[in-house]
Amino acid sequence: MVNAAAQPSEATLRAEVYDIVRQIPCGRVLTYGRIAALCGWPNHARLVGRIMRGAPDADLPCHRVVNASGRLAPHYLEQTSLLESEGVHLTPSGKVPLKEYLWNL
DNA sequence: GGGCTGACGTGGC
DNA sequence: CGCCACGCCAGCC
Repeated sequence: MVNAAAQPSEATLRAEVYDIVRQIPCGRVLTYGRIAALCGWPNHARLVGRIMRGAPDADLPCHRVVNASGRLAPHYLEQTSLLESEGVHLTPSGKVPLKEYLWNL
């Protein structure tokens, strides 16, 4: 289901965002902007980030979501080790080389 | 309604 | 590659 609501909001996007994030393969990553676009709402990367902030990393690989520069999320210190543990090697500056790991649909 | 915030994106330097 | 200014927009006072 895509774009069921007429107006973007954390509530209307959450389910779809979760759905997409759950499908990111191990060893791959997606960006906030790409996820927003896949939901049918460009320019709403920030809203996706907002959703991820309160997301349960329990059954949701939110560590596979980074920004368009490959930068990791602040305040989510486990992200680095989680990525490394599934084969995503970061650059010396701590960023994900999107050229190699971005999940192309 | 108004102003500020921020797990963002893009372009410029 | 890094830093910065701008544009963006829902959420929260």
